[in-house]
Amino acid sequence: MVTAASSTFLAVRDYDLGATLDCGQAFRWRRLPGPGWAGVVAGHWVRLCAVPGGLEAQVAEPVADWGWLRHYLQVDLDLEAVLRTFPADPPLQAAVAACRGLRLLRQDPWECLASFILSSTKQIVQIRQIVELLCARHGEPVAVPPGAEPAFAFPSAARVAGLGEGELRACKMGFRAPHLLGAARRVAAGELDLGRLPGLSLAEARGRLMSLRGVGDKIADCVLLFAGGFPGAFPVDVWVRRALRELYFPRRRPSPRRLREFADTHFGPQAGYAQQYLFHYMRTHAPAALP
DNA sequence: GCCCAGGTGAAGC
DNA sequence: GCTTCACATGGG
Repeated sequence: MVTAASSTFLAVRDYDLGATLDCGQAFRWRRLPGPGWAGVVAGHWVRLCAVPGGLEAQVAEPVADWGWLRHYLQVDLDLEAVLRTFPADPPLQAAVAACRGLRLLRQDPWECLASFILSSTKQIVQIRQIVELLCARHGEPVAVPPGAEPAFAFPSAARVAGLGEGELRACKMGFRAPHLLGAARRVAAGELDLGRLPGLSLAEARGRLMSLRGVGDKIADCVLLFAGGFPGAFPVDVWVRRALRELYFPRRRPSPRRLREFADTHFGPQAGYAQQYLFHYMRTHAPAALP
């Protein structure tokens, strides 16, 4: 007999909660005035706090099974084993040293796809604003504890598919509105089954996502890395491009193709993890401090 | 005002 | 193949 509870302790080593929730892979976590973070995972309002030896999690309504949260947070992943697969080059080792405990989450594929469709040429703060607006206006309310701010689930593909482009543009997403609408329709109609992506090869899965208008290789790789369980997916955005150029190709002008080839061959089987360390390192450390 | 932002797709060499 | 540009919108 399993007892339902509204809080639990997740034992885990090497988990930098702040870096993980705030490194630009997910957009719905908010730092609370007190300790911890609040967000919505799988339809549950969740509060997370870093505590000695692990994480403390709280939900609004008791649950008997915490598997969904363990999976999302990837607390059972052996981070040391991942880091051991990295090449021993100085730039990457510097990034790892600076960002120890940074983890990749395992997000819901639709939320991840939709969020990154909305991310193109937007700063992370603005992506958060757009996503929050979309959720507040079109997501289902979820239960929150007394005193907490209202919270909403991420609107389903079917829900978004039923909206008009004007309603989406009203969420400040600009030219991305038709891209999101098109993706929602394809997913809601079952033409693109995001749940089946993990069964495909990386190239096949990438191709399926890139058949959506507004989804190129960068956004496709974000979805595959952050939600699809493809550790070899390697999103190349402005920050990572800058990192690769400055750290690995100083005073040269590698073509996009050359950069892509380097990204896909240099970093090993967990290249996507390496990418996130480089990304976070570039964003949180002044360029002058780079090795 | 100007430049840039976790890009993409089309058009031009 | 590579470079340039439009596409909305807001922050610095």
